[in-house]
Amino acid sequence: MFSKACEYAIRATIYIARQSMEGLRASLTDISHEIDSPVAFTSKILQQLVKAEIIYSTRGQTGGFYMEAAKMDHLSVAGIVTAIDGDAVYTECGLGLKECSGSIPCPVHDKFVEIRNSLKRVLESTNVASLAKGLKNGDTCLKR
Amino acid sequence: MFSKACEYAIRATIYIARQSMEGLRASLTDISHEIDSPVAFTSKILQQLVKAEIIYSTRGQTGGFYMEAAKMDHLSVAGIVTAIDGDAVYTECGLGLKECSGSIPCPVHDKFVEIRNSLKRVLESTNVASLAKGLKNGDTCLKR
DNA sequence: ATTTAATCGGACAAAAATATCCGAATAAAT
DNA sequence: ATTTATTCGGATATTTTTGTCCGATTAAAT
Ligand code: SF4
Ligand code: SF4
Repeated sequence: MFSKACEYAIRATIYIARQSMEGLRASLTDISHEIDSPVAFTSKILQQLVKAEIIYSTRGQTGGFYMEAAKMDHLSVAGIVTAIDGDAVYTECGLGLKECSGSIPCPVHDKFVEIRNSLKRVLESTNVASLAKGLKNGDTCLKR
Repeated sequence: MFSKACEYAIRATIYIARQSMEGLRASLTDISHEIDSPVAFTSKILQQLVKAEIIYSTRGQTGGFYMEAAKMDHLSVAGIVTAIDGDAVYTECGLGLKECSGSIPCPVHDKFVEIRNSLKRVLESTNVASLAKGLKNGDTCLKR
């Protein structure tokens, strides 16, 4: 469904959001440990998220990653996915054909339009703040 | 969503089904040309489909790939996907966590169960025969 | 029997995704 | 000023996926 990079990005963002809710910054090692991901690779992904302005960072001692409260409320999972994997999940097709304008679709077109739409709807209607809250309450978990 | 291998497998199977409907065998070069896929790679995938007994093959001159009429009616797209990509699409999770038994799920669990179920339902309810008929009528297309 | 046209199977190659290493830059604490 | 703890950025390595090559095998046609 998603690339590994994107999965890490989603999990990391949720964790950072939780920490930011309590006014804390999350360090790279912290995040990697908490979401059980390779440290150096996670670093690259966090940099992408910073560039996309989904999260923010400060360097130096006591530095780390954090998120604005407003972002948590407005950012959907779809936003993270788009930043890392692009919009292929929503536009890509069941049979991987290019340039199918719909006039002569591939045989599974109608079926997949249905699936893609429900996927998009779900991802867009789920914001990071609500996921972070579930995590904070211990209802949900980011590793194992 | 699916691997390239799986996409080729689905397209190839649909084309082979169409040919078999008219009592014709499809050769490797024929198939590759028709579904616009790399010949040698397609060969490997067809071998996998033969091993999985989704299609059948005969060697030698006038040989090629074909499909039993009964298979077309009973085989779903899901069957092809399972043969090539395994059941990861149905069991795999939004955040790529392993062994999440549901007692303490990841934050997106509920959302993804919904998506996976609709995906599975669609793939299982679509049989190869119906897709091949659309192709035969010119309503659908396997390349470009 | 020989030629011809097809699949099969193993080794190899290229590309993409995933992951690692390390020095530079930054900023707080000492 | 120096040390310490952090992110940043570039180069490199590993693994997986995708793709190629070619000889062996098979079976029909000549
Ligand atoms: S016809 Fe539809 S499902 Fe098929 S490749 Fe095109 S857009 Fe995708
Ligand atoms: S909790 Fe659910 S969605 Fe999350 S990793 Fe586990 S099975 Fe997948």
